[in-house]
Amino acid sequence: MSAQIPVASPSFLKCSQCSLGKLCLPVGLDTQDMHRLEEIIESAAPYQENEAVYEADQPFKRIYAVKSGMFKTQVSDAQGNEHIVGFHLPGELFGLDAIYPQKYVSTAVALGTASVCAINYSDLEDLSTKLPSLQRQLLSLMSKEVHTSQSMNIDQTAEQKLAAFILTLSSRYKQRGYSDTRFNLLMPRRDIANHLNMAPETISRLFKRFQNEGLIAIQRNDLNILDMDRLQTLAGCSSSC
Amino acid sequence: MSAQIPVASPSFLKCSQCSLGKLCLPVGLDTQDMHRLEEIIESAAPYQENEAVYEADQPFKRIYAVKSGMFKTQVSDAQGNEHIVGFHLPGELFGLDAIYPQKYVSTAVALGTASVCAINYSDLEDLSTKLPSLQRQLLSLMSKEVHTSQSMNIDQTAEQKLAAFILTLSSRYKQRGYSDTRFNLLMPRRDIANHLNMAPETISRLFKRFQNEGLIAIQRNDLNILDMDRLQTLAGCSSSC
DNA sequence: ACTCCCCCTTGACGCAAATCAATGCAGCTG
DNA sequence: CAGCTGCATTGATTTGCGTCAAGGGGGAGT
Repeated sequence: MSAQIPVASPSFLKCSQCSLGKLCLPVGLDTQDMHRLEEIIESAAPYQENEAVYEADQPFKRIYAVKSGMFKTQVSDAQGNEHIVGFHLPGELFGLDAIYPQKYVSTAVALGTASVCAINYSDLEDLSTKLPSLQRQLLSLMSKEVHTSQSMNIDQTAEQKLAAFILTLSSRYKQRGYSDTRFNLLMPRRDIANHLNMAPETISRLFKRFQNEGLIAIQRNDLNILDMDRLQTLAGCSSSC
Repeated sequence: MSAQIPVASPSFLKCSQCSLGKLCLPVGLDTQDMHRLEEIIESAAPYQENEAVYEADQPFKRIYAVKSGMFKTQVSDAQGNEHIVGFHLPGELFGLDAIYPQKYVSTAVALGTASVCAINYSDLEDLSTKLPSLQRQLLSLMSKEVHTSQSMNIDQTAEQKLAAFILTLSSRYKQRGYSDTRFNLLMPRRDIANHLNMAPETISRLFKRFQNEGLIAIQRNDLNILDMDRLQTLAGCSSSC
């Protein structure tokens, strides 16, 4: 009855047994190539809430794929303000922005218990020259990342931004086989606000308004989308259609 | 105004003779490998002001490197509003955001007379598996693009955004061997405003204020940076230090 | 040189959302 | 279970910047 939180592929699972393979790095690889990818993937113990995978300015060694739970990546500006760049669901990669500067530019933190596959980037580069499909998928995922960031930049009202945020989460949950109409917001309001460049008070007021207008039902972190169509209209469809 | 099919130009400048090689795709390639890259680069006649290189929704075939002049890329949202995603200087690539969706998501337009190297992406993928240095540089440039897009998302005042914009241009001109303290703004105020999600009036007022405070001198499009340090302080150094 | 047009500038005003401030509420801990 | 702590909500107020409106140039064409 309560909303589902995406849960694990257990940490011992290889790519070939992982349900996320159709979203993640192995897309397009045959069984044999997938085994070669598995060989360079490092398993890791799950992270606890607020535990960091890496921190800004540390030397870049690995990129990460979310195996279970959720992570956020945040940068801090010159005045020391933190900005949350993104939230990362199972099957999504993070750490890609560290390739160019060769050091992490963000800090990656677990929202609740969560786990990753860690991939040595140098090994991944080498393997990518041998497996064209892997290279293609890597470039494709980076391109997607560019596009995602760019679409965050378009000028929207607070209302549009929050509606689009909800819809983005919805569609990403759906891709992963979870309900696209009911899910838990794993991050606090403050983090949503920060990510969308808004005040937490505004988030609160908008959630209430959406609820009053029958678009959603929300209590605490349990979000229920009641009218997807109107929500999409409201969002200007910028993120999910 | 419609997309132009590149035509062979007699004055085609090869990568090995191009002064932009140290910024562009050939970074890290030896002479022999650079020649292999040259083989897949298509030459094109210069574009005229406001002429489009490609338009949104066209099928993705090529990525582009700016050879001379400047281009802007713009997307249009669900309400039909145009948003300028970026300005592209010589040695910079554009069209990378089309890799994932396999169609262009933006329209690329020349600001004044400008020219490109067009690179068939499928050929580039193939060549990248054979030339590890090329693969590395391609991934590195995509990573840089991710970072650039992300840093546009941090919450800043209009003042900070404009200061950061000026400094970004300054540092990119410097990298290319031009003055970092005096250069022409090749785009109209309206385009700067659009790119930064501001009203043109605000741009105008801020330029005036920066001038009154002795940070810059500007008349028409001729911009002179008088106090780089204070400008960086103002910008929160988010884009250039 | 005159005029048209486009862009830029300048000023007045209004609004969306930030900020400030206070209260409510849930989960811990002892 | 009482008290503490941190997050969320709600209301009052402020403000940065967008919008509206009205002038100024500068360049292109006649």
